[in-house]
Parts: sequence; structure tokens; C-alpha cells
Amino acid sequence: MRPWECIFSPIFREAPCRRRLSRLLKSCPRNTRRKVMQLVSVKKALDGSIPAATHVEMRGWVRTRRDSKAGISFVNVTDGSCQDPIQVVAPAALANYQTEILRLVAGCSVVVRGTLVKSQGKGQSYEVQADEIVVVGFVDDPETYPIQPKQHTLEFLREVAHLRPRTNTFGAVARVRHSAAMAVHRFFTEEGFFWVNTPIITASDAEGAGQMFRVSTLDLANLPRDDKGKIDWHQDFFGKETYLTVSGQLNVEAYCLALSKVYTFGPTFRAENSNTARHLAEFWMIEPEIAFADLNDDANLAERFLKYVFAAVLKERADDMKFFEERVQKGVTARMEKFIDSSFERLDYTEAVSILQKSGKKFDYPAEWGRDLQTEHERFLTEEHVGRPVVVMNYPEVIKAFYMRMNDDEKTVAAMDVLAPGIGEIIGGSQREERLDRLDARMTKMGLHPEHYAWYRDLRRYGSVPHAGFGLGFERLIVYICGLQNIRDAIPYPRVPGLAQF
RNA sequence: UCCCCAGUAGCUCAGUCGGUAGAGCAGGUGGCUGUUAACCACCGGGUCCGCGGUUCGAGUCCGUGCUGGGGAGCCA
Repeated sequence: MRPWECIFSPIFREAPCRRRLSRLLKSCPRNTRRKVMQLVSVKKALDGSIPAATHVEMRGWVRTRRDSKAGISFVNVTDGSCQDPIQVVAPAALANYQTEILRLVAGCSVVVRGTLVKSQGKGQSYEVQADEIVVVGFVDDPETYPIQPKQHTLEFLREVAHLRPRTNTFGAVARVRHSAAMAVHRFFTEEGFFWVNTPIITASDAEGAGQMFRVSTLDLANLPRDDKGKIDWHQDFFGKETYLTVSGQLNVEAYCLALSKVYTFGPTFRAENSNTARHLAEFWMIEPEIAFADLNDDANLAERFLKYVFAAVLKERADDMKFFEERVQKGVTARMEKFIDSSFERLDYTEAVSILQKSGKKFDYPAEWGRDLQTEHERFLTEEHVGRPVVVMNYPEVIKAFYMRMNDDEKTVAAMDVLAPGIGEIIGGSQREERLDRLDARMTKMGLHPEHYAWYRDLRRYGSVPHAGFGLGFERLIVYICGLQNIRDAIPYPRVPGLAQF
């Protein structure tokens, strides 16, 4: 990069910025202006990949400022590229020292140019001796700027969702989220899977996974009616009732029965009125689907998958994991390391119920064959009884979805839940019913109309094969990795009943 | 949706028996220092969530609404 080339980047197109820059440039000594300037991230400046004495430009936001009347100020600047800020040493000789540098507070945006040097002080490897600090944006009314260099509650930060990414915690969550998402894609790619983008708008009205959000362009104040006075959905955008998807599974099965190994990774919507630390109305779901595979193959895939993603995050985001360890939940790193090192226990549902009944432990709801396992049951199994991740398999038919494969006992279906210590259920999956007659029977029994699933039934008519898959809520994975308590902190802009503010 | 808890300064909180409001941080001013969420002094800053009630008097007690949190159900 040529000297000062960076000032022509889009951020400085606004006239006031350009004028300020050109004024500052004119005031710079000639030799300074000729120095070769390298635009670097805070991460690169701190990790040793840039040699000392390099002339650098950095752009970011002020975290803290400390003044020393020995003639310098220390300005900690972060650009989000890593957990740590870089310390910028601002000498009083800077042209704008009195007028601007001493007015810097948390949140101000700055462009810093200077020399990267090994730090004289403790607490950081490198620092920048500034030749120039351009204040790009001050903070209006610093007293009311919500993000202060102190501990805020996560509840408060949810109310300022547009500013919370500037905090340590949410910067770390965002970086971990990215790292985990990339690891998901990498894992599947390395295993020969293809990413399939299933539709977000769907006409399947009974996928059996909960309340759906309606999608419509009709005028709510003036709905078209048919002769019987019912809403005439033929006049709606798609000519029929449509909703936001609650799962990409049915659609991805079609691609599975052509490309063999596929997965979805996209937004999913549930209009349930559930107000808990584990539910979102809009979340990202990962749903792999494998052909010529049974429930055991599915469980094995889930195990390899989780371990791969955890290992990737531990390796790539050690700095952020250290932060979560120290400030959010002690033991998160060890928990993941243990997870990676342990083999998953396989347990039959029937066996699990029997273990629970014989445990002698008092549950609020006693375990009973034919009823779903309660959160307290799941946690007992994975945390106390086994002490590592557990896959519970083969649940009673009556508590599971229509597409799950009937077992030979005619009482259970090939479903599985992966339970993890510290969180409970993290993955739900199943082998799918590939036999058309059994699928139809199951749908009818559950009050669904096979004719509404014509295309899904076709998959069983034309070259049907055993196949299986599972679903994983991405935010639940993030909650587990980061040691968070509430899923609303694992997604940038949480959507829950009564809240879609940002 | 059900059960429980909370709401006081920009933020985190204290506020005794019902007697007219406090600290730390943040902000401003000054001092000091290669500082480390610096330190010291001073200053400014309040619809005590809203509404209604009890009382001579309510941040405090009662009712109600709103908002937030925890737990349950549903689930990923």
C-alpha cells in the first residue's frame, strides 16, 4: 500500500472528513508523509505478525483513555478483530491533542497512524506510538452513551442491541458464532455433503413442529372473502396459504435422495408463545440428511459433527474462550474439551425410563414409558447417570413426528435425542419412514392428509432408500460453547414473543 | 400460556420502623502519574416504572397495568 492511500477509502468520502484529513496532512512533517503506511487490524498488530517499527494505520473505536501529564495519553482502541484492544500512545505534541484527544471517550471512532512498537508497559505485547489520530466520529453526550468500560448486565445490553456488539462479550459471541458457522460448513464439505438452501416460505401447513407465522400480502383491513364468507386465499400472493418455514427437513429429503449427503443451514421460524431462555421465534437451524443410512449412522454423524465444531472453536477462538472462561462461566473450555474426548453413550428410550425409575431420585414428574422425557430426566441421564453425552434412541411412536420410521416392535420409532451435560437436549433426529404404506398409515393415524404431501410421498414411490437426519438449533450450540445462560444473547437480534425492536 | 421474583441517577446497586434520596462507576473541572476498567479532590445529574388507593406523610404498605428476569410446558 502506498503512503496515505487509505485516506481515499469510502469512509472518508464525506466532505468534512476529507477537509479535516487534508488539514491534518498539511500539518504533518514531510518525512512522516513519506513513510510507508500499512493498514492493519488490531489482531495482526498484537499477534506478532507485523514486525516492530512498522508504520501502521489502524481504524477502530475507543474503549478507554488514560491521561498522563508526563505528556501522553493512553487510548485503548478496538476494531473487533480480536478480543484485546491495542494501546495507542498519544503524545501531547499531536496537533489535536488538547482539542480532540483529551475529549476522547468510550465509543469514539478514530483512525490512528503511527509506529508499532514493543510495549514498554505491562499488559500488552505491542502498542502504537501515534504520529496522528484522526477523530472520525465523537460520541454525542458521553454521559448517556450506554456502553461504558464496566460490567453491564446482559439484560440491560439486550435493550441496546444495536450497541452491544461493541462490548467484550458480544464481540466474542459474534466471533465465536462466525467460527462455529464456518466449522459447520467445513465439516460437511470435508465429509462430502452439499449445502441445500431450502425455502423459507412454505405451503406445508402441518409439518408438526409448532405454530407457524403466516406470510401474506393481503390487506388485513380488507380481506377478500369467498361466497361462504371465508378468506379467499386464492387471491393471496402465492394463490394459497403460506407460512415461514419451521424446518427445511422435508424439502432437504428430496435432495438427499439425489445427492446422498446434504444439509441445510438457514433461518427457521416458530410462532410458539414460549418465553424461555432456550427458545427464539427466529433461529438458525442445521439439518443434515444422509441416504442409505439408519439411526446408528445418524447418531455417529451427530457425534463427529459436534466434536468437530467444538474443536474448531477451541482452536480458532482461544482468546474469546478465555474471556468466557473468566467472565461468563468458569469451566466452559474444560466442558468442551471433555465433550470432545468422551464417546457418546447410546441408550434405548425404554432402558432410559427404567434407569430413571430405578434411580431412586425424586423427580417432579416421574418417568413413565410412553411419555416424553422431562428436562430433569434428561439432565439426570447425561450429568449424573452417565456423566458424558448420551444419545437416547427409539422413542414411543405416539410422542414423535409422522415421518419417523416405525421400528419392528410396532411401538417405537427410530428417533434420537442427543443430550449433553450442562444443557440437556442439543440435537433431535430420526431415521425417516421410507416405506410408503407405513408412512401413509402413520399420517392418517395422526390426522394428517397424505394428499397434502404428494411430493413428499413421491420420494417413497421413486427409488426410496433408508435415510436419516437430525436438527440442531445453531444458537443452542452457541449458548453451550460460550457458557451463556440465555439464548437471546447468542443471536445478534433476538426475536421472541413481544420483542422485535431492532 | 402458567407459577415465582424484580423495577431507585447514563450503568451497577444501597435505602433500617412509613418521616421529603445515597454510593461506586460514567460525565465535567482541577491535581498527579508509562498508564492498565489508573488514582486523588470538587461539581452537575432523580417522573424512585405508570395509574389508583391507604395515610398527616409512601421509594417503602395495598390494588392494578406495563416491562424485565427465573422456572414449567412446547421444542431446536
